[in-house]
Amino acid sequence: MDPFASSIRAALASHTGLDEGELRLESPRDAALGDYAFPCFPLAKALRKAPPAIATDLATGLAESLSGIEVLATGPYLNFRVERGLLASTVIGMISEAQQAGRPWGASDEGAGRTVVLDFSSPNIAKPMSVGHLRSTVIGAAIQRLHDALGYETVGINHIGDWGSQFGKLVAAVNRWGETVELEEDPIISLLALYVRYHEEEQDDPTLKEEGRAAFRELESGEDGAVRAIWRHLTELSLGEFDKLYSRLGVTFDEVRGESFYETHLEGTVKRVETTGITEMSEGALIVDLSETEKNMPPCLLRKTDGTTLYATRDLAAVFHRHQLYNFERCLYMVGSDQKLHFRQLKGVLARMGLDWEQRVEHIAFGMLRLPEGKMSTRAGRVVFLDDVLDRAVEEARRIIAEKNPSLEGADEVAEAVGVGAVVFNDLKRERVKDVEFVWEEVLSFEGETGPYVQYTHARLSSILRKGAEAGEVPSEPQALDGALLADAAPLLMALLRFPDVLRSAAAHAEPSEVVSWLLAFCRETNAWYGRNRVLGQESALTGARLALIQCSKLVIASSLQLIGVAAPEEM
RNA sequence: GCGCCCGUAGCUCAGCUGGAUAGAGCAUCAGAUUUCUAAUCUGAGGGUCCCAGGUUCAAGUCCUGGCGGGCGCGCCA
Repeated sequence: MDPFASSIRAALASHTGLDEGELRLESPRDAALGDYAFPCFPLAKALRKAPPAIATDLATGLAESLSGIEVLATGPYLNFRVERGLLASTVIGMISEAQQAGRPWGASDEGAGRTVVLDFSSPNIAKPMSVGHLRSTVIGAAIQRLHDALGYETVGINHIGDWGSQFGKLVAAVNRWGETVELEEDPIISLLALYVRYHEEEQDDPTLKEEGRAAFRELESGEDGAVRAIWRHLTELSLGEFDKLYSRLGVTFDEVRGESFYETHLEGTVKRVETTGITEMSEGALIVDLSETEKNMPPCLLRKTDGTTLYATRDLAAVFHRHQLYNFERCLYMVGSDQKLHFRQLKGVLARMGLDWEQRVEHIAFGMLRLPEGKMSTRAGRVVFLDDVLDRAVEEARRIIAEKNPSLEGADEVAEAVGVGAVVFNDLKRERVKDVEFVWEEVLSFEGETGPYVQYTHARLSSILRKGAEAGEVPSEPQALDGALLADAAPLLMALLRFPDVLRSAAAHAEPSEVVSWLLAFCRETNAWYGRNRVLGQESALTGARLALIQCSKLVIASSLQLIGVAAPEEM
């Protein structure tokens, strides 16, 4: 992918006798030193020479086998500097070529023939989506797109929480007070109100409690009667509401399959585990002991004392089903880190069953979202609804547009793109594992390391290209490009060159923030560069060369934004 | 009590498989617009990389032990 790194590696390998695989090529601390660096310390022992001497000795030999790449010994390091014209024409050439092939820069088919299953978002029916659900949704969608770009077959699954005793309660509440709320108008809020009311009145009303239990019994029995009809209706109402959010976020799923789907698989699942002989009865429950798998790991419960199954049983059923259906290379669960134990237990059971594909099941955990006033809690009223966050962000975007660019056409659409983009970007920008505190001020900030900053950079580049086209100034064709004219853009070109590795690494680590970090650094460089260099109206070869760079940069920014699920407006 | 995760500038965070003088954004201060969108850019100040040992030619990065915070720990999901 990076022809310069490849030839440097090859040259180093032949001159040192080291394996190309064990050669560590890095970037110099200071870009002025060169584009690639090779520390000579590891060779010192074998060669019985001081690293600076090794560097000096190697430099001359390497210089002969490398064309277009300057070799400099700087202390114990060998630094390599690609000839500026060559760098520019190579990078711009490769990106243009990818573009013409209709393939974004960094995309490949290396995952062809392999399937990645992703379980993400997975909200609970009848509950509003809070900002807390945003993380799983946007992280999962981004990781899916990263794998798509690498040619994997991907299956995004929304594993809806539509089962459990709370649905019996909900049905009972609907039966009692369903008439009193605007179920069809605003389903989720109404359902939440019913749920809260049920809990308030439950204590003093044993009949109500019994109605709830009875309803869930009927649900579980599989009887297709009145209760099931209500449950199905509630599910549809909720899914309809969720879809509005998903479409705002640009998220789609290949499968929407509730937990209820696995009801009929549960018996078989328990049997399958039992036949491997790893189950035992403990305190009346059916468990799998995992204390040998990992020290102090609590057992996994498959069946309660009363014979009913649990979350873990349903997740086992689901993973068996997915494995059978897709024979996945990876099966990723985008679920908060508070459920780490659950997934370790799940994998523990698979391991004890002797299933070697256990290692392909990964819990892609992410940090918890907290409010400044404490942990989020629907009951305590400490929640921030996702809809409200998006609305406020869009409103803020609209306000800024009115202030800075009042004549903008399609301002409403742009405001939606910028507001929603800011929220999504903000959620993806830090490492997954980090806990985040929800602070309105940060979410509504559009300056600095934010989504709108990247979108703005993209819009500026678009604007230059557009104005150039109006004046008849167009990017130079790669073959005709005088790369030497872009000598001062070397940091940008190197960043572009590195992007495919960033994409690959982000997918492998299931870490969208790697793409975000790259984007922020690249936009910073880009903004600084065009601030120093005027593009339009220069001598035609210079304008052409600069436009070619701008064109590539714009394309890569746009496709990176697409990967993380953020829109890239042409103007803002 | 036990297990897992996190700890880098006042705040929020980067820091690639250990490598050269630890970098950004926000906030603060000082600047930049007759010309491609100032949601931008330039500059300044700001560091015991939680602490203590250890491994290594080399540790923010790896190991051990502490401290601080988060999460979890059998019949919820």
